[in-house]
Parts: sequence; C-alpha cells; structure tokens
Amino acid sequence: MNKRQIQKKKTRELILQVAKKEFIKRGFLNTTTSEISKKAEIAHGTLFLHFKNKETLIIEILDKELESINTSILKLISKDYNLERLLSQYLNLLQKEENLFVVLARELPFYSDKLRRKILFRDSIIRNHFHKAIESGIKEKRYRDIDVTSAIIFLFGTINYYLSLKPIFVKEGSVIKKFKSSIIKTFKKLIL
Amino acid sequence: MNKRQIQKKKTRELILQVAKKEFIKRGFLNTTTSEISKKAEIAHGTLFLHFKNKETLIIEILDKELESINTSILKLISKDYNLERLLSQYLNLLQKEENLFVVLARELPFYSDKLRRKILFRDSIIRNHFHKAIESGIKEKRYRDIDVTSAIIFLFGTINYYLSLKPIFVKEGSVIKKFKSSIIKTFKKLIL
DNA sequence: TAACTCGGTGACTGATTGCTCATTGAGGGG
DNA sequence: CCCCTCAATGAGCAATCAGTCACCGAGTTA
Repeated sequence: MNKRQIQKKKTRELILQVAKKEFIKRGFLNTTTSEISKKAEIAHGTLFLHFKNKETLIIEILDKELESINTSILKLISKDYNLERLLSQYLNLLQKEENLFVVLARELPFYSDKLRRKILFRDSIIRNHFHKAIESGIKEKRYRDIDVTSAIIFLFGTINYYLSLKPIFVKEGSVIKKFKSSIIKTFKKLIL
Repeated sequence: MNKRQIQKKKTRELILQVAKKEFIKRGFLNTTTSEISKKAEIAHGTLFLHFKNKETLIIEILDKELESINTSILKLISKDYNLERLLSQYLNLLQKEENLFVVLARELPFYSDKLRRKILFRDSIIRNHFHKAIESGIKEKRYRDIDVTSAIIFLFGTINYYLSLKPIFVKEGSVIKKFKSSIIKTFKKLIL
C-alpha cells in the first residue's frame, strides 16, 4: 500500500469510529452526516466519498457491531443450557452494550425493512437458544408445560420495554443492571 | 354566536378532526402541518391561527383521546376485580383504538417530557387497577406470591412490544386480537 | 520534472420542515 | 352606507437535512 491508500484507509476507519460513537450516543436517526464529519474533522463531502449514503454507513457499522456482539453471546450461550445462567449472561452482555441496545429498541420500528430484518435475524438466533433450553426443560419436567413462544416474547418484550423507556426507569446508570434480578426472578416464576 | 364565531369554531373542529385522523394514521412525528392543512382544504397559515404550534395541536388531540379512552377503560375496570375479565376487557379497548396505541408505543421514547408524562400518568392509573387486583388476589391466596410490580411490567411491556412491532407480527388486521388469548394465557401462568 | 491521478474540500443545491405576516374580503356595528 | 374587525390566505422565511461537484494540491508515474 502506498501513502495514498494508507491515508484513504485511515480516513475511512476514522469515519467508522467516530460515526459509531455518535450513532450509539444519539441514535442512528438523530445523528446527522454533518455532525459526524465535524467530529471527525473532515469535510462533509469526504464522508460520501467513502460511503455512498448515510444508510450504507449505518448498515456497515451495525453489521460489524451486531456480528461481534452475537458472537460473544453465542459463545457464552451455546456451551450452557442452564436457563438461569443463560439469561443472566445474556443480560450481562446487553448491559455491556446497553447504549446501543437502547437505540435499537427505540428506533427499530422506524428502520427500513432491510435494516430491521438484519437486526431481527440476529435476534432470532439468540431466541432460538432460549427456546431450545426451555423446551428441553419442559420435556424433562423441570419446567411447567407452557407456551414457549409466548413465554419468550414476554421475556424479550419486557427487556425491550425497559431499554426503550430507560430514562423513566433510571436517572443514570444501567437499566439492565437495576432490573436484572427482578427480570430473572419473574421469568423463573413463569416457567417454574 | 354570530356567523364569524360559528365559522371559526367550525374551522377549528375541522382541523382537530382531520389532524386526529392523520396523526393516528401516520404518527404524530411523521405528520406535517402542511399535510393536515391540505387534507382539511384550508391554508397552511390558518392552522397556526387556531393552534400556536404543532405540539399544542398534538397535546389537545391526545388529551381528548386519552381522556375518552381512559374513561371507558376505568368504567369497565372499576366495577370488576376479576383479573382475567379485567385484562380481557382492557385488551378489547386497546384493540378498538389499536392504531393510536401503535403510534404511542413507537413514538413515546421520542416525545417531549411534558407529553410523555401526560401519557404515562394516564397509563399509571390503569396499571394501578391491575396492581390492586393482583395484590388482593395474592392476599386471598388465589394467586402465587409474586413481585406484583415486576409482573405488571412484564404484562405491559409485552403488550407494548406487540404494538410497537405490529407489522412483524401481523400482515394485516389487529395484533391485539391475534395474540389476546396467548397474552392472557401466559399472564395467568405467571400469577397462578 | 512534467503530466496525470485521485483523495480531500466546502460551498452549494434541492427538498422538507414549522411557522410568519402583509394582504384580502366578508361580516358586523354605528 | 361606510368603516372597522378579524378569520383566512398563501407566498415566503429560516433552519435543517442528505447529497453533489468543480476545484485543489500532494502523491504517483513515465
């Protein structure tokens, strides 16, 4: 790589890094391309030299982030079918990336079909693990005979609700941290 | 009232009626004041003669709607402490005004503090009825000894989730109708 | 070193907002 | 009948976006 190519790559990565930070802080919908270019100290036009439009930039960042988070989650989840530990570890990971998940919970209904599908697809992989863990528990009579799909929607719906309305639940700090034990306790009541 | 006053009132009510319809169809945030004036067949400026700004118009419409819906709900709810009937009737009313509740579920995190507080305040009155119904059930040993507040968040969070992501749950028709029995069944599992 | 390439620039465009204000003309009062 | 009031008008304003393009100059190539 010559000087030019190195500089180009550097600029591209600078944009990705700054954009990611801004998107997570202020949401994908409310962050403007001008803000990103200003914070990255590049010209507004430069951004569109590297990404053909705002949506492309969002998708690249979101894909990378979700890929990485999903890998972490699946690593934790797949080696353990103890539901309580599984849920606890899942919530820990949500908490670690809470700002991003707050943004996603709020903005998901407004995204384009393409973007929404990408997000929900990754989500569905995780849900599937929970589904299997609960189902096997029911078969072994460790859990009550409940509608698994509905139980999972109760769980994920509630988590989504806490995230999307975070400011009414906590003044500062993590919502997930604050309500983690209560979520686990109530979900256990549902299946036990 | 002379001709002028009658005409003024008529125009004001026309605006309210058209705006309500548009807001419920397309959301408060995505409906423009120009669209409303166009559909009402009045000049754009006329709208601001009757309402000092868009937010004022939203608040007036929302207040009236929520007031009316809350009255209906409380009428049904207050004369009955049977939890299952209470929940069933609550869901029926949500279904009747589902389009409005879908908009609120999606947009709530983005409203101004003032507007959000108004909505959540009315919500809290309804939750309180559920809270009392469950608590008395626990005292009488009809229900399991659970964390009532958490159980209620599971219920309302799940309903909110179905509403905000309605299009992924149903192609057309009512989400509430489709999942009503499953919501009731699973919630009963939680408390029984 | 001269000619060319191409990453970067930022003023500009066009679309979309909520909202204003000078003007109009029908209605009401004296 | 004349003058005043005031609801209604709609062109226009200011702000905010995403995205474009003619131009520049450092880096590369021949």
